[in-house]
Amino acid sequence: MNESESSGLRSVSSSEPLRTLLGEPPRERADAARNRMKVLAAADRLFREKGVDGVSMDAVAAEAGVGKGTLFRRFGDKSGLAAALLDERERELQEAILSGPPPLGPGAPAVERLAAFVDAYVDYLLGHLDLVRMSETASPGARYRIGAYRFWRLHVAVLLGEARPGCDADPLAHALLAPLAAEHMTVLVGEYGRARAREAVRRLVLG
Amino acid sequence: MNESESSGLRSVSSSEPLRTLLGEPPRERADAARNRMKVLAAADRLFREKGVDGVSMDAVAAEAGVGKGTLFRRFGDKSGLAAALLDERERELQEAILSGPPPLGPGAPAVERLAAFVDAYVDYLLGHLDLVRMSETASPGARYRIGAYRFWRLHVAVLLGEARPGCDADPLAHALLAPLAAEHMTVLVGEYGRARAREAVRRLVLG
DNA sequence: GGCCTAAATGGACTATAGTCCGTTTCTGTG
DNA sequence: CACAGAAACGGACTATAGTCCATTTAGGCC
Repeated sequence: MNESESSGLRSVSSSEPLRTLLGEPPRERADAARNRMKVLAAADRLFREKGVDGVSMDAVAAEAGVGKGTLFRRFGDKSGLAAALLDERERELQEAILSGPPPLGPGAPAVERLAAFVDAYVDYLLGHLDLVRMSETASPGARYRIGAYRFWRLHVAVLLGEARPGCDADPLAHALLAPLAAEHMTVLVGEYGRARAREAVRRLVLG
Repeated sequence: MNESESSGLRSVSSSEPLRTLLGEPPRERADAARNRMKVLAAADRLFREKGVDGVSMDAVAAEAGVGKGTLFRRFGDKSGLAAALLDERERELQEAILSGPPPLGPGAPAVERLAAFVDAYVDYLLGHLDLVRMSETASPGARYRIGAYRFWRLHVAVLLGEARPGCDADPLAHALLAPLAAEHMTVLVGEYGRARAREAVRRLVLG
């Protein structure tokens, strides 16, 4: 929602570094990178210490020794900060899906891959429930703007197209992911425990 | 989240009106009722005029000519205000389900009633999308605390128990309602239009 | 009508997300 | 190295949800 994108081509000018002529985004400045790491470390520390809720953005900025403006410029909003903290774990799951062993990775029948995805995603989710909830609900509609969501959605849509030929896979994938929202799973797990919650979404997704 | 409930029995005392001996909640005071109506009218007016987002609670209080404290005491929070405004429309749907003609009302096979419910609910939802979204997302977890949600959930759970004997109906009902969340439907409708969105959730719910 | 208690009131107060903009710091270039 | 412009900085500022409590008011009872 922020982070000057500037992806359009620019006109050639002698005062531009070569990098920009190749369409690459401008390299992050050294102080910016330093501050990004300071913030991530501080946020991680505070969240562990006081729980994800109960830590304000001011507190993160203070702990990181950074101004509020910097914090928001870098991460956009609270969801953005959470998403950044989840980035690495998220990427592990994404890589397992793209190139790991079946049934999560390629090679198994679509229905089995779907089941494996739900299981793996629920594991990921339950492992970071508070953080994911923050990344999804800090601002309205945040869930659907996060890059990761697009990934899960595409993956599910592709598998659905394969598993149920002729279905309207894109909106259906959207709908299938709805019960996997952190806020929903939080309630489900709180009310019925992990096993029944997991089984319910599994059943639903697999039809 | 508020609204002094006091549902426990009290000891008999001569200074208590008869009503309370029967377990009824204390009657709403006249000034309170007047203010409640003033607030609802003001909120309705403002929401129509400026859209549901874009009206602050301060604005509602001011328009109603009422203090902020009064507003919050009466409705708890922003979701509560939205829920109160939806109350009547909601009740119509609930009555149609409980005692209207089939297939929405009793008398049709469970699967057909389920389909009719999804259709009717989507109609209701699309008719008040912004308000419902506000009632569900103004505070985290608000959706699952609203009385109406419990109604839909129970209804779906009962029908599921009938339609798929042996399934774990309660958590499954929860999961089935997830794609009907206002925020989710807002995205779905925005991206694919009403027809495809409706069909996607229909498919999902009906397995 | 007057009294008494519980309920209701309202607006000042707090907490927090997010914005704005004048100032500071990088970094590529000559 | 010094310069210039771009990028980043940080903290004061705004907007808004929600709380608190001293004061006011309703309405049952005599």
